[in-house]
Amino acid sequence: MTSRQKEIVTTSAKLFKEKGYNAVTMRDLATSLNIKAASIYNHFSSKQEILKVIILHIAELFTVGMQKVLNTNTSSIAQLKILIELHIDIAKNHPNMLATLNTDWNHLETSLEYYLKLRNEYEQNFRNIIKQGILNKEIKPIDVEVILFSMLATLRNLYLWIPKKEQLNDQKLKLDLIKIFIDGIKN
Amino acid sequence: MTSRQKEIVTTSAKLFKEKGYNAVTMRDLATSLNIKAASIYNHFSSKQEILKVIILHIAELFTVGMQKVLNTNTSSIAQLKILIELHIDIAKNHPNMLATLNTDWNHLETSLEYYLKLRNEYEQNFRNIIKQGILNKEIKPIDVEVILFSMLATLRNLYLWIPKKEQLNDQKLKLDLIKIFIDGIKN
DNA sequence: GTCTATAAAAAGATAGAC
DNA sequence: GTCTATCTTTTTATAGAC
Repeated sequence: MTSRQKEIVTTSAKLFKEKGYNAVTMRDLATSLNIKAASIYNHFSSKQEILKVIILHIAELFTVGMQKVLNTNTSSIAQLKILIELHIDIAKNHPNMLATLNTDWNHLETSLEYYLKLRNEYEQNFRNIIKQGILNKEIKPIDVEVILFSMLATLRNLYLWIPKKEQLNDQKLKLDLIKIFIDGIKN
Repeated sequence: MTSRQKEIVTTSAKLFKEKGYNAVTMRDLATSLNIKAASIYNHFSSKQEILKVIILHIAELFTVGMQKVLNTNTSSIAQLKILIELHIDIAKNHPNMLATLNTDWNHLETSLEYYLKLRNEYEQNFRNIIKQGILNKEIKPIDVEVILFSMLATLRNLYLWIPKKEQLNDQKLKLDLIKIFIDGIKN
């Protein structure tokens, strides 16, 4: 990717987050870049191509992060803690691209299947870590699917809160999420 | 609302959930209703008007539910349990309209401010229940905002999982969510 | 209440000059 | 690499017949 392409991707992600993929026109995009719509086609063949770059980049960050976790060979609880950290890092470093993935993945055309494959594999790995934790008796025997979705729903939506809470320190956020999910909120 | 209007709203919510508000055209909508696009305008003045009806209806269900909770005058933990139940009920009974609220609220034009007012009030009430619980020592002194967003992120996204898990009994789901958030997952 | 026909605007994308 | 000009298609919405 050229630096101009990166610039277009960054600006697109920002606009896609604000208004959604379909509500952002090539003219909107061009205006933000201080060029004309036609000029964008010198860098990307279509609007869809820009969406694809954004979503697959983030999806692959999650895939790579999960592989690292699986290579650690530590306890299930320790692996879940690393995954919490992974989601915080991505939400902090790529909030606009992550938002685009979260809200506009269903507008992917040619790469939809590949994206769904990565997402399903990620979820399956996350699920297996929880299952293993229950087998080990590290984790209470609660329904695996309910644990999985409550954790993923929270982690996947972190980008909505992180920018609003500037004072929220990453390390503290991580520790608080661990407290909530691992230890519960009851005193 | 006439029965035809209800029919249009129901069908719209289904399509909006599948493809998103902006990706659904009046022709798509008409085709699903077995009529022509122009005929819809005999029942609603615009596509935007349909979105407004869907979103405000669900937002008001949450507002009414919260008012009932606030009138109970029980412990904070008990109030949180009723709120978990409220979200499950709405997700179960109105999955398509809830999905539309969740993903397309930002496409509201004239009623955006009113919607945001209801949402902010709901969040503020939810926050106050958690704060009170911490003051009472019912709840651990974790950051209020982190508890709030982890619970809301999970509850607001229930509609994504509930239809996939037909075997998932409502009462069991409620109990599992209570276990996770109130007691934690650690054994 | 639904239809056909059509207006009016907006959007993705291309051609070719500079 | 960006521009102007323009094509083509799509979309929301209206007018008026039935």
